[in-house]
Amino acid sequence: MCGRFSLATDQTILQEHFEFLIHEELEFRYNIAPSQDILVVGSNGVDRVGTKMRWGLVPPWAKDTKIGYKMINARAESLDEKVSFKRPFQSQRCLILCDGFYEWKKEGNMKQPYRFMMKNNKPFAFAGLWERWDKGDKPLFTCTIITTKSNELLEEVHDRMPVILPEDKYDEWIDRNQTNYNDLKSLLVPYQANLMDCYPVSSLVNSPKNESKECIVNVNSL
DNA sequence: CCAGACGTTGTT
DNA sequence: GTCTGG
DNA sequence: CCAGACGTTGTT
DNA sequence: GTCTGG
Repeated sequence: MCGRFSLATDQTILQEHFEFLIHEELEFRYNIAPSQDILVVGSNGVDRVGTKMRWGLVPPWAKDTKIGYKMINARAESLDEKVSFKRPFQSQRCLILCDGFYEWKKEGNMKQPYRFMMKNNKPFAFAGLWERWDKGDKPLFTCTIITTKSNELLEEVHDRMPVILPEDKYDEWIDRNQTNYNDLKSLLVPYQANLMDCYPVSSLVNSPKNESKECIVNVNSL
């Protein structure tokens, strides 16, 4: 699954890679946790546009936002069946930008965190969905990360992994005119394991309070 | 029709 | 709001 | 995901 | 154990 990640890449590099417009300042994040604002890229019909949204999807009918804590991931296999995800899947798809994500592996009594990233160290995109909630003082935009079964690399740690989209699928995924949902679902597959890598990191990352660069350091190389 | 749920993961 | 279950 | 809280009343 | 908060 995916419950923690990083985005500590220069904004200029992100904009070169993802080619999106944005009207906000981005900051380096080493330990992003659910309920926090994350960088989402969608389409306005012409351009790709980046905005920040709260991680943890809150459906429009929810009385309060607590439900968002449980909606940080959405299973790819059942997107079009689940009431809360069906509409977002049909019309509110987005990219969620990232440059590494954390998974915890049980090793005896210990839980060892690992960071997964691309071998080429480039930023990448999770397949995501967003939603708008209007029962508060002002509109609240929230989002979720889609998961699928793990590839050979992730399998060592978990049986689920976030869906990572290849560059050449970005536009199809966020295209509001794409209504071939079978085609869209065919994008939601495990990412090629041989393009990815991982390494153990400090248990500093366990606490969302720790937001230092140490979170992304390979403890084997210390 | 109305009532009640609406979610994922991991662990037992 | 919308879907499933009864 | 992990960490940390988990409660009410009445009095100061 | 289960929920909320980050």
